[in-house]
Amino acid sequence: MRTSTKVAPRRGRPPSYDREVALRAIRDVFWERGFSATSLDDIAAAADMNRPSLYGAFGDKREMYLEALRLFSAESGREIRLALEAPTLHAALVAFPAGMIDAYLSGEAGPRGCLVICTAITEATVDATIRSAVGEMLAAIDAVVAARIARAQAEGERCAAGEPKALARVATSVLHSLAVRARAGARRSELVAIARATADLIAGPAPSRTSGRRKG
Amino acid sequence: MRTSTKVAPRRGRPPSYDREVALRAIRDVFWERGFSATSLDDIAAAADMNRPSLYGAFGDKREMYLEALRLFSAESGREIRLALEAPTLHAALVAFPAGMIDAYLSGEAGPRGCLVICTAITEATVDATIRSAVGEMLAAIDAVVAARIARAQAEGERCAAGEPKALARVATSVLHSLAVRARAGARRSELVAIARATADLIAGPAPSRTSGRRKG
DNA sequence: GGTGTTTCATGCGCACCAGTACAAAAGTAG
DNA sequence: CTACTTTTGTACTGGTGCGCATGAAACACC
Repeated sequence: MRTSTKVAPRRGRPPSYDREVALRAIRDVFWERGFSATSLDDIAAAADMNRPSLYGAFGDKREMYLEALRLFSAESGREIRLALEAPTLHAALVAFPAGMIDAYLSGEAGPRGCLVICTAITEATVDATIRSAVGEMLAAIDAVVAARIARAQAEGERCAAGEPKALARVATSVLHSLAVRARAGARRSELVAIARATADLIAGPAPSRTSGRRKG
Repeated sequence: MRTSTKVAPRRGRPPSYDREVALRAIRDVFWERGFSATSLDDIAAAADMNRPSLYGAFGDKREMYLEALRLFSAESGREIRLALEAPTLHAALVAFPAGMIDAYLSGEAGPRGCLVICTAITEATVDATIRSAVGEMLAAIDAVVAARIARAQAEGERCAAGEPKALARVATSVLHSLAVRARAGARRSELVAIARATADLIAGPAPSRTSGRRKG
């Protein structure tokens, strides 16, 4: 509090791991295999830590998973909010899935989809904490998209009629499906096309395209 | 072939289980807990069979799961095709999610979502057979919905502009999300509202509603 | 250099898990 | 009633899981 908490010369042996780096590695293993199919040996190997260090740093397997979920959610949320700042509603509705599609298709051993939708949802029936965490994460995205749509409507941008909340949930629903489809092996072009079709439905057809037929 | 295969008086001790009933029970356990978190003891208890009988009837755990997937997919497909026969496109687009929402919210210990989307997708990164099975099941639904939309467009029903395939994928994408949201704890009213908003976007606003404003 | 503190590495213990062997049970065929 | 066939129930085995105990190692403080 009073003195500088700057370098904080810890007392004992310094940890050989970087907690943040390790957490990312842990997130990646869970992302790849899901919660139940991931063993502590898998985690230890991925994080390059031994089990006692893992327990000291993160707690048990379930706590590791919850923290990985929070990391994923925080980073995804940042990216989505950024993409939604696109100038037009249509651009925003294309950009925010586009950013996530990159993540959904990433992975050394093939596309992984979304950590929340493709792995946490499986545990949601059994684990109430995970279930409510998933619910809150989905609701958070719903909210920011709804806000963007409400702004577009308020500013007179081209936008389908209807409550922003309902329209936003259609947009985020499609995002959820992109995660599922990516993990099931869909090609990028298909994912992009679906996102685009959704943007067309909500914000009107794309402004600067040769196929830009105004609907009659 | 030649003689009646009717009663087929089997030779040894008759099985004490009904294979179809057991398969449904097995499907339900997998549906509840997912593949990896379900043990053979869980399955044996649910099916009221002992392990040797399970292996004799279904093979190993993975084959049981694949057969449960096929059962789920076949029954869901039947229900979806039936719902799509509704007279108007809008009614069809509301009815086909409505039928699935009932299934997604079913379950003794809370809503379970969709067996394919909420449990099989988790294994898709590791198991190529499951991954391709999921892909085919999603594609099958995409196809029937696309056919329904194409028919509507051909018959001059009110429908958004765009390729039927693309519009259908938006509709099925929302269905996927309904499964996810249900398992995450969303209320029925929310799911229904999302399905309705999607139908409004694709097939125009509901025919008999006061809020029927066309977009400008 | 000695002392205290924190982390590391190995390995243990108990439980669970998937799949199977084996003998008893419950039928049919003669 | 006897021989044969198929299923059932129990128990076993090899393997794996998670979480932790224990001693060695690496640092700060004096």
